[in-house]
Amino acid sequence: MLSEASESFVRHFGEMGSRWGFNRTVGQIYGLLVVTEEPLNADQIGELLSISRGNVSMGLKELQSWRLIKLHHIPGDRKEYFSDVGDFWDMAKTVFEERRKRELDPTLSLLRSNLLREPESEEDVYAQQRMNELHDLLELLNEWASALNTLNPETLQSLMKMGAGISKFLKLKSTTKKARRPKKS
Amino acid sequence: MLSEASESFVRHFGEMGSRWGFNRTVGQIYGLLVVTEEPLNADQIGELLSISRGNVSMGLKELQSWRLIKLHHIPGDRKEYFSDVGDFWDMAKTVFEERRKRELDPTLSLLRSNLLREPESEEDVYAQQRMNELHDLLELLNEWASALNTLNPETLQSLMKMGAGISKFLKLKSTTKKARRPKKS
DNA sequence: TATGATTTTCAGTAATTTGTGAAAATTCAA
DNA sequence: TTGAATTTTCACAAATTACTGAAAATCATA
Repeated sequence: MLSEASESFVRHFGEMGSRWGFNRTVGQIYGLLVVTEEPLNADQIGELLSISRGNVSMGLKELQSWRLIKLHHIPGDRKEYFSDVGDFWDMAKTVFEERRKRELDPTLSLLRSNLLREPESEEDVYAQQRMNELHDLLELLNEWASALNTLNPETLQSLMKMGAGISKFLKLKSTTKKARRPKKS
Repeated sequence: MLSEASESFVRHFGEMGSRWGFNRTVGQIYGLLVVTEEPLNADQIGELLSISRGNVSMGLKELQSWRLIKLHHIPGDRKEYFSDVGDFWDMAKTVFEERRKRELDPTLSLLRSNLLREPESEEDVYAQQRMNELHDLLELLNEWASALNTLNPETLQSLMKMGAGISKFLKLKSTTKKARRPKKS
């Protein structure tokens, strides 16, 4: 039985699930594991969330594919127990990286192959220009995203704590660059 | 009539649409406007994509709510013509900001209200700890995201071009900080 | 390797989301 | 104003996605 607060948290995760890239059940299961200290088995999860055994199994599989949950074994018990990975930083990085793969990579590869074609008409030339622009942007975003993922939580956190300050720093940096080689382009 | 390359680009945007937070039609309309130089009216869009007039109207409304397209008027023509905003940097920032709002804000506000409750049990104490942790992380991400959005494309681009280099810079920065006030925490 | 416990799969169904098209609302020129 | 051109709305239909539950597969141990 869940407390009122946990209950609303779990329900919310279910509703947000689709916005984060998975379905209601998956969101609820994850939310449940987040607020529950002890690992739970599939029956307990199904019971607490009132969902079918099969659905729990699929949800757990999905969460494992996102690497958001861990599997435990309890001595003398054949059931499998699950808990969340614990560190929200890891969780956020994982979700971020997974979404980068799903949302950027396919488009990048489509653009690459489209850019190899010979333009067939005037309009095609324009279309290719745009695809080229988009390709460059996505490639940049991709690099940036991977760079973020190599940072450890503390570094990332300290960077984030700089907050709006980063803007100032960057303006400085780019000004410096320009000053050093003003005729470059 | 669309060229082969544009056609596949538009179809791809339709398929990716749902991953980016909107539906197939909306993705296709946006893709079409991206590769088409001249603004198009609703009839032309429906024609080119073989979708109903009503659906075009809804899609355009949605794209306007994301601020991804512009409205034009052609003298002597009562129809409304649409084009994409042109700059992919603007587009990416807009999508990013819109998604931040939809994906982070609701959770933050739920967490805030849940953290005001009095824990009712031992388990509740644990649940609140976790919600608190998550709250702090999301708040940080939120700040970071807003900071990004204040940057202009050039600055952001130069930051991105630093690529993996940023990691090194940050490690340096945090080391410096620690060295300066080692007993702080 | 046989058995019971447990998990996974998947066909069928339910729920949700998306798309259609005709009717209603709006807009603008005369 | 009127009415034709245009856009928007929305009830219904189609398509997609999620869920159930029973059967099949897997697993552990005796």
